[in-house]
Amino acid sequence: MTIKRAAQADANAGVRVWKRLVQAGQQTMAAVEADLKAAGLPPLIWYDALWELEQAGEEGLRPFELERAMLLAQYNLSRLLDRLEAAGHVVRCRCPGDGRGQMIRLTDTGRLLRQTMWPVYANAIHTHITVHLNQSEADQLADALALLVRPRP
Amino acid sequence: MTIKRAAQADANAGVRVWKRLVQAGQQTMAAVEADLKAAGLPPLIWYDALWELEQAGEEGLRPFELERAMLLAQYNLSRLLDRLEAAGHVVRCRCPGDGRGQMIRLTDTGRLLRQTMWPVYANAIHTHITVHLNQSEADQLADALALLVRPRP
DNA sequence: GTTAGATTAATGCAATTGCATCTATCGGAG
DNA sequence: CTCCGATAGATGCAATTGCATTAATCTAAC
Repeated sequence: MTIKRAAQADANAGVRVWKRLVQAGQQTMAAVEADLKAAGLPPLIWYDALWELEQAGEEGLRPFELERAMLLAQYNLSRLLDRLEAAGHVVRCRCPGDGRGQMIRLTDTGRLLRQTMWPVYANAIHTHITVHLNQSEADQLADALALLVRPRP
Repeated sequence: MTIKRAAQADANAGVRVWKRLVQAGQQTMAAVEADLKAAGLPPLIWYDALWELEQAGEEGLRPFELERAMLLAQYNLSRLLDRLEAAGHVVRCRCPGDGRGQMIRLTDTGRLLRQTMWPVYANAIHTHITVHLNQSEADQLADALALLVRPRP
């Protein structure tokens, strides 16, 4: 009985974490997206892609690499790249050594867009996350969330 | 300078929290949805709606109440109700006392669906959340996440 | 070097979401 | 009572996402 009660308490704690994780995640995500939109900027996912590409440097990245870095479905990334390319932020280049693939490279416009987005993005994170936590709360929360993040395979 | 460094450390901590919050949120959400789908069940949002309606009891709920409870856009809820109604899990009734509105009520089928979904849902929460945390980690995480959840207006 | 199977990326089509607008009703000011 | 702004909910249309499949190329076994 003691064991059963303990398991029950544990399950309840898990459910509480789940509910708040979902709620906090949705709310903050929505708030950050709203701030970007209010500033006339494209959605977060554009930023993520531009950021990964900027990190990758001159040669760019293969789509499947971006796909993994961004935890995005293949078809989904393919279409995100369509949009980024149409907007001139990215170019698809032939991939030397693999005729199936391509290299995705950031353009100057793309680099500029990322730089333009960052202050707004940073400010949004500040408003919707940072202000609500002191240093030790933030550290604890980050550590605790890390327990839930699946290790990369 | 000390002040500036402290603010910087704080900002970094906020960004770390943000990144992990998004990642943990997305990963666990996707995993839970995948478990439901693998069991041949409808998505989480259906569960949420059915649950709120079950809590509400016989009279049901006004759409705008559900909207607030679920943090869902109006048009979005309207269409979710279309689908739930089409599937027979919900009925839209005339609203006594307000000719603009309606009462949404759960049907027996709807109640049954929620009951069917719960074990799968609970198991998913267990697999993707509970197992990764001990009791005190779970409590701390839940408390820390609560700091980010906006108080209801 | 041929061929079977795996990997990379795109795409047609359906479902969902977002946006703007619309209709109907309500509630209070005059 | 009548009018006006506010509230409840639906809906047309565009953008995005999900699913299944496809085409092209690569790799390794024969």
